[in-house]
Amino acid sequence: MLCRPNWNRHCERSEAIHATSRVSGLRRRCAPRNDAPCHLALTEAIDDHKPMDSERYNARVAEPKWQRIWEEREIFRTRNNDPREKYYVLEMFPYPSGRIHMGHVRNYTMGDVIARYKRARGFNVLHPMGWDAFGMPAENAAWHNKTHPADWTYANIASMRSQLKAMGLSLDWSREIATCDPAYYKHQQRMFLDFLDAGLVVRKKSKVNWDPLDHTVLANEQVIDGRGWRSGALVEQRELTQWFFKITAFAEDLLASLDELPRWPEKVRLMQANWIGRSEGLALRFELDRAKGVKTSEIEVYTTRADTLFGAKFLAVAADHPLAAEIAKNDPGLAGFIAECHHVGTSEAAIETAEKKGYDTGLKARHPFDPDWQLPVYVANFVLMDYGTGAIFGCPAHDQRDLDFVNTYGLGNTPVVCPPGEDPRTFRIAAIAYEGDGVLINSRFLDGLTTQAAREEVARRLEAKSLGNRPQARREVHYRLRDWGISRQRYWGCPIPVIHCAACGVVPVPAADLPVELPRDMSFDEPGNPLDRHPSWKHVACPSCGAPARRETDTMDTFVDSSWYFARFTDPWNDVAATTPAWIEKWLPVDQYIGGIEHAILHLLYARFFTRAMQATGHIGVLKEPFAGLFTQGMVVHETYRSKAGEWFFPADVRIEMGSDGRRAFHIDSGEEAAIGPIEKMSKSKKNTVDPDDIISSYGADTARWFVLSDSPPERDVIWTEEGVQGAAKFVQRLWRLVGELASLAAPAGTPPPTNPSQAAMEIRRVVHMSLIKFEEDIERLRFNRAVAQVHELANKLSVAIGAIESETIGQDIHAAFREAADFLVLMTAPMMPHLAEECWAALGHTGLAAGTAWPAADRELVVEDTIALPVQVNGRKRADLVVARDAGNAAIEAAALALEPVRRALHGKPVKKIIIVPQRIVNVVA
RNA sequence: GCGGGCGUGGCGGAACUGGUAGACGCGCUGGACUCAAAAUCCAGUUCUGGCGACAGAGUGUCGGUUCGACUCCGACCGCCCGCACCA
Repeated sequence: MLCRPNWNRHCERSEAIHATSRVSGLRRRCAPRNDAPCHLALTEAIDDHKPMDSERYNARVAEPKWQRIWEEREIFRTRNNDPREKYYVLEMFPYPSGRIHMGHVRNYTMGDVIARYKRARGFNVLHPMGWDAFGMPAENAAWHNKTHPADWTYANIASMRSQLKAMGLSLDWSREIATCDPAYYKHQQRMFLDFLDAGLVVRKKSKVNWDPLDHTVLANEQVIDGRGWRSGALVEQRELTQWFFKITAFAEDLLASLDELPRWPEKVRLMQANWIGRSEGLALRFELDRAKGVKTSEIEVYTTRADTLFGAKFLAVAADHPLAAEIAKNDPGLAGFIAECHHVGTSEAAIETAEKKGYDTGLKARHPFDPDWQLPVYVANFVLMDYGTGAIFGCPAHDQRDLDFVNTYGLGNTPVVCPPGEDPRTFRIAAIAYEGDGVLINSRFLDGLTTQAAREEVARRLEAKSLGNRPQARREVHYRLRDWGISRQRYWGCPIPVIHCAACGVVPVPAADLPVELPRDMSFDEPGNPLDRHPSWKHVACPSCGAPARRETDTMDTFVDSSWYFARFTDPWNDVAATTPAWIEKWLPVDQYIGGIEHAILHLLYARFFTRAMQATGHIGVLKEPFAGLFTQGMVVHETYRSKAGEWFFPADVRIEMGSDGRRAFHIDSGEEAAIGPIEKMSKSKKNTVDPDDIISSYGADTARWFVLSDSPPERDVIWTEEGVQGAAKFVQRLWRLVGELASLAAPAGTPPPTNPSQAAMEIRRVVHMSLIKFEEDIERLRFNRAVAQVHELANKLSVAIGAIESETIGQDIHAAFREAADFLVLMTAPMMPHLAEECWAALGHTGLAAGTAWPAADRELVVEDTIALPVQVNGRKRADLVVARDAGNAAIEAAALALEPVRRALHGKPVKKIIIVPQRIVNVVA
């Protein structure tokens, strides 16, 4: 015995103290355990591959041991030429922030369960890991700590890698990639140039959030209340020439193909569909009456409501519309109004409260169906330049924004669509526009038509009518989706491989010169783009004419890096090309992708774009969709603790007490009572974090894995509680004891199931096989919480079976049944608690690894019972159970049901009207 | 505003395509073991009434369909998420 009872006792105490005294890597008050017994146990067990001979499972000894054995035997290494059917399971790779958090634990545990399960079922499983290693935090760290982003990033990768290894994940580490490695990003640069060739990359002007103090572009989320997050300066809108991926070229396909993703959450497909935002409408030109020296002779508007054309009261163009600029040249009032529009923030709050304002240009537009009908032309703050044509016609009766606008400027409204059930003679619009369908009124030749038919009629007539030499209108499909701007004025990103030459323009970096590597010698003590300030890096000769030229100093958005990493995993060793056709063909699409819902739109849409662009440029064969199955897991949340002074406390620094008035929290050091706050996403600011390292070192990885799979459905948030973790830890011990008991009753390893079992042995087999069948269903459908419950239930039933059997004499059939039960139980838990399973597997006398053992075969015939218990209802309320032969006829069931005493009582002597029998399910007596 | 989702014990949650509501876990109560505690094991735990067998009520609220509704339909209340001046 390595662990004696009194040593165990000691350890439990110390473990409990340990668990509550841990802090997220910031400080550790509790001295490391250096008591002799633990160390003795540690060294002995590691040197000895025999199972631990103990009443108590010691995760701290077992976990490193099995991790080492898995690594030595390379059992998780995946070979591309393995002939078995493939299965590719992938979790969204992490940003190397420094330490893993509980969200990672949950995400990677789920993926690992699937990987281990599929491997046991005979698939050739690809389960790789890498690092989304470019990004701003590295640059911020450089700025704050004077460390180089590369050093900071690689140090973080090293520590997070060892953390992930401590979780016992069945990953193929030989395929590890980091996006900041030139060996990775050189292929990305090559693809950028291929996309450029194919017309999928364009350069155009675009508005950005500009921080005038830091001289840098800010992402929207870096603008807080209109100010730069770091400098606090008021952010300006600036136009910069930037690089764009033409994601809009695939808008239609990206939308339509969502229907071919049945294994994606409906919610995500819907979000993407909304984001792409397809609308069908009419691009329609209005003729302008020339005035004020304006040369423009027409305005093109886009509308989805051509049916409301006779309700038009005005036209409006965006402040950035060319026409507005043209008029403003000679109209200082308008110039002032346009400037005012530019000052209004783009934040949600600003839009919400912004009044609808306009400036009357004095221009008049002619109604397409009536040259004498003149509509005033406004410049309006609510018209967006980057949707449609940047110009609209306003129909106030049937558009709320237009109505708000006319109510300010007194233009009035005419209803032209009468809602169903309204009287057209009395129907009026006041403060609320009617935006639904109906029948046309006040609309000349459209009167009486439905809105649908009226749209069609207007389109038909205006397509036939000409203005200038062209039809006055054409049907158009518009998308909300914009091209993807990828230019970032940052150092720590993939350099955009082009050179700007005064004579030749934009010149791609020749393939032979790739990669364009980031310079190492950098200073980060000034704001702005460090690459731009580097003394020599950007000065190069033009590859085309040899004249002095300037290297592009913008780097790519980090979303580019993560848009194709899943493809790189299929052959990360290919030095000459991003992908190898045969292995792309073999491995893609990813069968199961798992990650957070926060990536529902951008990352997943960009990856879908990339597979299409890669296909167009020959990097991918016929594939279009990268992820056949997608699962979005919930967050790990925790309650918050706060002192009276408003100071947050880490859960590890808080002691919970159960009082008569419920749970109360006390700060351990000061004894001060802390208010228990709402359960929220774990965050550093509220200190409601639990460090996976602490959990793994005090309870073990298996406990952490088991806990994050338990209780909550995987797509929902899981609440981290100390009680819950302890429950998981207890179950680890319980399973270890149970397997020990089963081992003492089981026939030797390798004994087949009993051929002619007694009733008792049969019952054990039935329970075990039934559990296995349900467990498989749950895992296949990613219902891990139910799978966990299934294991609990099986453990309970086997405990009962052991208790029931002990007093009797045990036959060989019982021994054989327990052998099967023990083996099945351990193999079922192996995907979730792999270390414990190995230890149990060895304790059961097996010489191989549980991780290398085929999944047990469930016998569906076995679970079919001869007799079944049918619930019997009277008028829909359950009154009794009826035990009948499985194949009993309806007449026999009816008679037996009516003979039941509780049924007779419930009938109160009333005559039976009819009896409904649903075979194998239920009997309902209607009286 | 638009789009989507969800409301079940003290808590997290189960309940397959309409068929025994509350699996499983946490917590709690009682008991066994112990000098004692921890751990472990056993029993109980939706609510109301009853010592009890049992009876009644019960899945946010109200109504409907059905032999039968957590599940389907309608209205309402509450919470959550996404998008947001997209013409």
